[in-house]
Amino acid sequence: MSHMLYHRLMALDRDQVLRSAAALLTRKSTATMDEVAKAAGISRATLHRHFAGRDALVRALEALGIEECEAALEVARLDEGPAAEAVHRLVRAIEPAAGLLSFLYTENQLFEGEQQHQGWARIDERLTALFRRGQESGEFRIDLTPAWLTEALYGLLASGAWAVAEGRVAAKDFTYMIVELLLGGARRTNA
Amino acid sequence: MSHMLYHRLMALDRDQVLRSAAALLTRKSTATMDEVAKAAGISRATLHRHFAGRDALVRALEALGIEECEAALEVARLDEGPAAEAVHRLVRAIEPAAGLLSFLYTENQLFEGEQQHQGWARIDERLTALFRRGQESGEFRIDLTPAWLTEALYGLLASGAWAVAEGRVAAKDFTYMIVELLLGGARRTNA
DNA sequence: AGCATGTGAGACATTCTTGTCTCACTACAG
DNA sequence: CTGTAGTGAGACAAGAATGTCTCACATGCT
Repeated sequence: MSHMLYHRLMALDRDQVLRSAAALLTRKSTATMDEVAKAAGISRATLHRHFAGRDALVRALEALGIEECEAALEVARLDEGPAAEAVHRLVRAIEPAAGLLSFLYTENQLFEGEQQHQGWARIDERLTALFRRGQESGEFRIDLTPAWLTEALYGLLASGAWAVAEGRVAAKDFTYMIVELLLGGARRTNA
Repeated sequence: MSHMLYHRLMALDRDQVLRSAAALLTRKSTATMDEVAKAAGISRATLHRHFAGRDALVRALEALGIEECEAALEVARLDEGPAAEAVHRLVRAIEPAAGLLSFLYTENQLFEGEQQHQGWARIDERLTALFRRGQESGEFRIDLTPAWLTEALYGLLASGAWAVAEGRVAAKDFTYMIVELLLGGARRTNA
């Protein structure tokens, strides 16, 4: 196996392992390296060849989550059109990654002392900018701060993913439920 | 020390230990028994005399959370007046327990195989009943299911508690932010 | 004083997870 | 065929957390 080919295949393997690890840890956040390996269909030794340890695995998952978030931000074109529609596009684009996001959202609470990944700060900034844009254009109310709306979006994505996984809401309603609640709220508008 | 007095003091101690454990685990969900004991100002041995093990401690915290939730449900008088105001009273009453709720909300994901505490089912039922009542009275929209509204409330309580702990929103705005977002949403009403 | 109770400190074995290493096996390229 | 690379299985030690136990000390009652 040539040098080039080796690296290409390893990268593929690594990504697939990462995906299955994400899927498993989304359901059981305390899964051991052995369980992660078995879920990926490889041995613990091979898992360790891909990721130096559990820490490295979580870091890689974090990088994957940031990557998918930023990809979703690109797809959603947050700067174009009404902010409400941009939020809708965003949630739709981010839905596949919601489970992983949910895992990372709770996992981040463990990185207490250490600084959190710079990528999250950039994503936060782009989200708050979106909500701020909505406020300045008159679409969104100004008494709910952009920072809170961002945090609430994370929370709703997490509970949405959890509710879908538990079967309490249909997967096809995920985006609708979140966007409608975040933007419109539960109160019936008499319009 | 008499028999009666013994039990009374133990109960007091136990409750205080439980409170401090809740406060600690809310911030660091992976704290060890040793850390929990130190945070409570007692030794690990004494902690073990109160709670047979970490499992028993978490169970006791779960019972405490259920207890405080049901107390909040009573205080909020969910059956009286407009459903929207009942939601407001509920969030205000449940605010002190939001941190503990947040901890239990994520911890529950670990009780995968086992059945969850029956108390949560009762609380869920009362919350969905509240949202259903709001729908039937015409206050709430009918396209967001009561089950989802209940789940979303949990999620918003969790992110609210987290955002306050991180200093991203002011503690005094906790109830307002959650209630306004849950009921009114981010979109500005042109009324 | 004498006694009982609760506590803190620490030792100890146990269990679980992790990280490292070795060895045999398979697939594939030359 | 032969060597090389990757893998799986398993052994192994190290570390952390838990659960249990003992012992000395303090407190308060009789």
